[in-house]
Amino acid sequence: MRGELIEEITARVLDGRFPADTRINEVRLASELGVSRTPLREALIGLADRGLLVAAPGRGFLVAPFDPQEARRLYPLVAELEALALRWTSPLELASLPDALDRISDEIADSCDLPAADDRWHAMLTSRCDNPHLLRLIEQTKPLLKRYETAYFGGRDRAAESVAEHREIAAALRADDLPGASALLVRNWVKALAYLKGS
Amino acid sequence: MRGELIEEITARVLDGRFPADTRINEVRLASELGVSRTPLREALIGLADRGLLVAAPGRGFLVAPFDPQEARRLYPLVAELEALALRWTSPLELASLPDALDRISDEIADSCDLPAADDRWHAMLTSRCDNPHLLRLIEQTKPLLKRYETAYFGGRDRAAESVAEHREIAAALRADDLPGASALLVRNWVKALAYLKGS
DNA sequence: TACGTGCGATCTGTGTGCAATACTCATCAC
DNA sequence: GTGATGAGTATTGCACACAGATCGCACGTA
Repeated sequence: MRGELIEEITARVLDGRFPADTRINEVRLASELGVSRTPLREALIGLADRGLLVAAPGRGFLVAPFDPQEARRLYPLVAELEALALRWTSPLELASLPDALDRISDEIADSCDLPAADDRWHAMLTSRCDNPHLLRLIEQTKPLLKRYETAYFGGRDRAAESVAEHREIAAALRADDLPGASALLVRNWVKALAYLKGS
Repeated sequence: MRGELIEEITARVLDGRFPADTRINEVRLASELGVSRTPLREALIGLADRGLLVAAPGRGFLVAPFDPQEARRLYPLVAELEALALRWTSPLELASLPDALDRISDEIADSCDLPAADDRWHAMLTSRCDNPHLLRLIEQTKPLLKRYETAYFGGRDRAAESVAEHREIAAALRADDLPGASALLVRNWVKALAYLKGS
């Protein structure tokens, strides 16, 4: 049940139903979700560990503050972690990756939900890495970043640009140019950040 | 109180009082620590999030299995994370770092508790990085690694070797050779891993 | 003898209650 | 009018209680 609660609360934080700095009222939220305070608190603690909430001793849990400068820390971090995951993917797995990636890029063109499709592409990119701890760190960090993405992802159409960058990365991988792919990957994230900052 | 419980349980896992694959009996441990099950469970959940325990639905918490291959994943991971922290330390802060590092190296010579002194050196190395999320990931990952360190850190005297490597890293930083320092840092961790594997 | 089955004990997962602390708001002094 | 103070309320943090699930063991059967 913890897992479902974490998912639900994460969703509310990400889509803005729980704005930054909101104090979480445990009894109200518990009754709203139809559970008791005990499992709810356990979920809140998990979210605080991941940084999406902050625990204020004696005052409960707040939604983590919203700080544009934090995004400038998170985007490069996720970029480097993904690049690392790529470096730690075995050559055999790496060989099959570009095709799988481009297949997702093709789907993105048709998709309506761009951010979700983008997520799928990046998930595929790291999926072959055999370092589970690194993958855990990535999974823990991405939700923090996603909050800024959904907050700022407004008018501009970055989708086409992003797909093109993704294809470049896949091409670099196909050419066995891992450093090049890593560099392009970091650029992909940093350019996404640039769109945020402009907003 | 969660924090103290997490510390206490972490200590027990690290020094072997809770061996790998041990099932945690919540009622027994709670009475042993003089607390209720509620805060204890909260601490256990936190430890499971960090990977030191694993949560088995319906069966409670187990101490994470002990797998030498896991060490081969963790050491390079921490190495790369620390190198990243170094890259993301401002030049100004970086300038003052070598002296502070060598001061700790001097202390290590006198110290009896080598592993703790080694920890202090690495903590100093990353302390100036201004990316709190990266630092959080490092802090979360190191305890996992430390379990293997304490388990295998036996006869061989790696201390002198490690201090020498630390001084090399400080020297590289003094020469403004950040890539070199990063490479040495990764080697420092990998050599530590080599000692483990031999045991 | 080996294997499947059923029962009892144990433990986890969740719900509820209570004390301590933090917050709100009205009152009072300056 | 503004800031401090105190009582009342709300909320958290912890302890306890109960239901469901799991595990171990004995028994029965092939």
